[in-house]
Formats: sequence, C-alpha cells, structure tokens
Amino acid sequence: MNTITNPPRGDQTRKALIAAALDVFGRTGFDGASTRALARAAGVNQALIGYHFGGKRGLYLAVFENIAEQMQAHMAPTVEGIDHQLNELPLDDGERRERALQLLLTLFDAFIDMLAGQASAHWTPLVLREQQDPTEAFDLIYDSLIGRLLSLITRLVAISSGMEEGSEACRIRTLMILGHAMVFRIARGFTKRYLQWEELTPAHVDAIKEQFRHSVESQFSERVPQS
Amino acid sequence: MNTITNPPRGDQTRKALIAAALDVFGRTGFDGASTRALARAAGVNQALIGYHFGGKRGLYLAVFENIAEQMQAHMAPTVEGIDHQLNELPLDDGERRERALQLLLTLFDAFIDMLAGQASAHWTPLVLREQQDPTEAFDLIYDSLIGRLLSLITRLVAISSGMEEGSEACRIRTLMILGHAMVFRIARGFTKRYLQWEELTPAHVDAIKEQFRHSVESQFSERVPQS
DNA sequence: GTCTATAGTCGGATAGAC
DNA sequence: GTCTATCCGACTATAGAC
Repeated sequence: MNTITNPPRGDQTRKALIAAALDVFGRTGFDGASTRALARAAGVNQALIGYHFGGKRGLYLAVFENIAEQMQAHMAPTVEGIDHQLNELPLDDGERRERALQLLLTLFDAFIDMLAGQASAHWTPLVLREQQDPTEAFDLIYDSLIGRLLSLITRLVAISSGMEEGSEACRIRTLMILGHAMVFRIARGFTKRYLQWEELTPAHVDAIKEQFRHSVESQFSERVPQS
Repeated sequence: MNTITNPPRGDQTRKALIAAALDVFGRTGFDGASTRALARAAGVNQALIGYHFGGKRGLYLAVFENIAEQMQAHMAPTVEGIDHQLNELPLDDGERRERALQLLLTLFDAFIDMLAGQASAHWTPLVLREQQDPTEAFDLIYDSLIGRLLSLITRLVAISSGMEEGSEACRIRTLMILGHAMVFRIARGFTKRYLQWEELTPAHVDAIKEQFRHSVESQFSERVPQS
C-alpha cells in the first residue's frame, strides 16, 4: 500500500512540464516554443508531451488551467471577504460610500500584489496574447476569476461613486481603474524605460499602491455626475 | 524621363509586403507567420522577402518603422501644438493648472483616437509583444514617439496636479493615466466580454473619452498631496 | 526585380522496445 | 510511464534562369 506515500511518477512529469511550459511559452509564445525545448526545460523526454497532454496544444491549455488556479489561490480569500462585507454595509449614504471605497482599495491591494508577484511575470505575456484573439484558453481564466472580479469591482465602483451599477459608464470606469493597476505589468517596456525600473521591487509596488490609492480616492471623493 | 511619373515596381512590392506583414504578424505573431503566408497575403513571390528585406526579420523591422511613422503622422500635429502652447501658459497658478489640464485632455483625445483607429488594431498586438521583451524593434517606436509623449504627459500632469515634475510619484501617475486610455485596446478580451463591445465604434470612443475626462478632471481638481 | 526550384533545417507526432 | 528512433510535413533562405 503506497497509494498515499508514493507520488506516481507520471504526476511529477506532468508538474514539471507545466511549470517549464509556463516559463517557455511565456518567453517565446506558443509558436516560438518547440516541444523539444519544452521537454528539455522540464528535464523530461519529448515524447512525454504527447503521452500526457495529447500534444503541444494540450500542454498549453494545461498551463492556462494552472494560471487560473494560481490566480484563484491568490485572490479568493480577499474576494470572499469583500463579498461578505458587502452584505453588511452601513445604510447612511456617506458612510456606505466610504466603506465601499475602502473595500475597493483592499481588493486592489491584493490584485496589485498578484500582478507584482514573480509568477505573474511569466503568465502575463500569455494572458495578454490570448486577449488579443481569445480562444478556449482565455475562457478558462475569464470564467474562473476575471469575470467575477470585474462584477465585484463594478459593484464597488458603483457604490463608492454613486454611479448606476448597470450603466455602461460605470463599467467603463471599472475597466479604466483596472488599467490603472495593470499598466505596470502590461506596458512593461514603458515602465522599464521610463521609470528605469528593471523589475518590480517591493518599494516600487508600495509606490504604485500609494498613487493608485490617491487616484481612486480623488476620483470618488465626490459623486460622479451621471451623463 | 519617367523618374517621377513611373513608380518603380520594387517600391510597390515593398509597400505591399509591409502592409500585408502588418496584418499577418499582428494576427499570428512573428513565429506564427511563415514567409509563404506573408508573400501570399501581399500577392508577391516568397523569394522577394529575402531580396527586399534580407529575410523575415528584416521585414518585421520594416513593419515597426512603418508603425512608428503612422504614430508620428497621427500625433505630431497635436504634440507640436501643445508643445507650443506650453510656452505661453498663464502665470496665475489656478489658471495655469486649469490650462494644463485642458491641454492634457486634448492630447489624450488624439491619443485615444489613434488607439481606436482601425490601423492600431493591427499593430497593438505587435507592440504589446515587443513590450514584454523589448528588442531593437521596440526602440524604433519608443525613440521616435513614445518617449517624447511620456515626457510631455508628465509635464502636463505635473503642472495640472501640482506634483513635482521629476518625482517618481509624478511619473507613476503619468503611466497610470496612460493605462486609463490604453486598457480598451490592451485588455481587448476583457472589453469584448465584459462590455460586449465587438469592436470600437465611434459611440464607444466617445463614451471612453467622456469617462476619461471625468476621471482625470476629478483626479486633478485639487492639488495632489506630495507624499 | 521577379520568378521557379530546391537545399538544408527543424518542427510535431508517433510507433514500438523496454 | 518512459525511452529511442523516425516519419513526414513545413519552414527559411538562396541559387540561378529570365
């Protein structure tokens, strides 16, 4: 009986391949990564990609499942906490808005931490590429987290700004705020060249959070006029 | 004497290849685009890529030169106009800040128009990919426009917010505002799925501009506190 | 400048031994 | 589950006729 103590060898191979593929796909893109390079990076035989994932494309999809899991693991506690607190907001309009704003900032603190993490440097290029021409792989991460996150942000934006939750304006503002936080990962070239940040150190992350906070607080310090 | 009236045949070939490559590279990436596909899309012989550009990589660089030219052509008039008006700002602090804010909004109106244009849909994926791992091709567009644009935005942000122009905080805010405007192009997957915008219609662009204006105006409606 | 033809390389997938 | 060996298609680049 070694069903528990002895991890099957195949599992190790799968894990190694996914971890290596996250890196290699991230650096060279799907077409730029050869199965030989993927196998070498994982330290396994090239034929095992076919055996375990059915082929290169299968491995690619497995990588996205892994990304979705990483995102989930990082954001789930915060999202759940906020979801819960949303049910017990104060009734007074001013307090209510102030509270929602704080929840919004809490959510983005976690979000920025996730983006700043070492791991996200690998998957950002992949997700970015998928965005331009979304396939099944994009659905994987959208459905598991992004969609829910967007809804939650919209709700917080609506309350703290006084905008109507279902309105297009409110959704646009939601995406803009997302842009605020993501620009440092997405526009990496600009960030590197213009801020001369070679990589995101904790000090940089703090500076980003601080400016993000200033920006969002001033945006919603008074009710946003409905157009 | 037909040096003027008769355009050399080679020029047509080069133009056709660059135009086609902009599209094909944009959709499939550098590695995903084969020289055969590039030639077919341009309606020319595959061997001509080698003849005119020295190879696939040479064509890729030529595409980036073309992108830089397109950006320049679109932004140059606005940038120059603003540069000029910056020299004759009113001395009164309040008026000065208000004026700089209006210039900032003018600049971004042009910038958003550029991003919303049909052409940018093709080159956005290319630029995005270059950003993740900048090569010589990225320098081409950074040096020709982006760098100057960032400096100009920073200056306008500094004046209209009261932040110190050279400060890191001011530069961070500059990039964040850029993120505001770029998110709809860059996070295309989110935009499509969440706003259910299949493409950017003029009405969508107007809505983006309006929210952008609201956001920036409220951010700088009072002096930003220095940390 | 443009074409055909091909050399030379590398890709993903898989058959079959262990 | 893992390996070696290999098939076969697709690729880039280029030689050489026109």
